[in-house]
Amino acid sequence: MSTLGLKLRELREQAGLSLRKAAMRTDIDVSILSKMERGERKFSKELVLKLAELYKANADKLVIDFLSEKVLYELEDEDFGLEALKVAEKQLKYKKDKDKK
Amino acid sequence: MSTLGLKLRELREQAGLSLRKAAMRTDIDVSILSKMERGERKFSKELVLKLAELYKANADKLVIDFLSEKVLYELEDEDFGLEALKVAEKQLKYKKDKDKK
DNA sequence: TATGTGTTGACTATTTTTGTCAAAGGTAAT
DNA sequence: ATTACCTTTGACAAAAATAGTCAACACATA
Repeated sequence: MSTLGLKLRELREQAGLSLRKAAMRTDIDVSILSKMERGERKFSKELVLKLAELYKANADKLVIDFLSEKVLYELEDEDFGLEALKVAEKQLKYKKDKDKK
Repeated sequence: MSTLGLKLRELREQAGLSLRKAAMRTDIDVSILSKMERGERKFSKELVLKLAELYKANADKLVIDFLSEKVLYELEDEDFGLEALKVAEKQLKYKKDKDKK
């Protein structure tokens, strides 16, 4: 289910770190990290950033995944999720344009 | 700021209902409806549906606006909001496709 | 003055999220 | 079989976010 969790688990393994060690290094309880990697709990943005640094991975991409997952969570079981995303996108683009001035 | 709030306020006025009456008919406190219309508090989906019915308005469109606003709220101040939306969209499309089978 | 309008803020209750902890079960090595 | 790791689980408490209640205010108008 959780793409972000899977990715972060793979990155951790590639970095040769155990759950315990990764948890310690990022000041978080092991059990929580375990749950997060398996999608049982949501990541926080701060933790994603910490882990990205620890694993020397691309933080931006991970944050994008994090946000995307957050958004999808809000839309689960919604009939008009896709339409809502499109409206949101339009508004965000408009806002970005306006802010540029 | 709040498009949904503005829309619902306009719809209420077009329906010739006062805040108090609309609130009573939807079983909600007046103060909350007032705040919601002005974007000071978030709408709930249930309330949006109730109001749509009361105002005889297109519920689907209002729900889409509601969801879109919810999503944008999550992404405010995020540098990669737009990118996140695109990723979310892609995944949602994929999921929808898969569920079809 | 009396009635109807919308707004505000203080407060409580409830729900959700987050964090802590102890223990279980697995594997591997010695 | 005990030691030393690993990950997972669940129970619980703390904290934060959300939702709901209520009384009063300011304004307009009949």
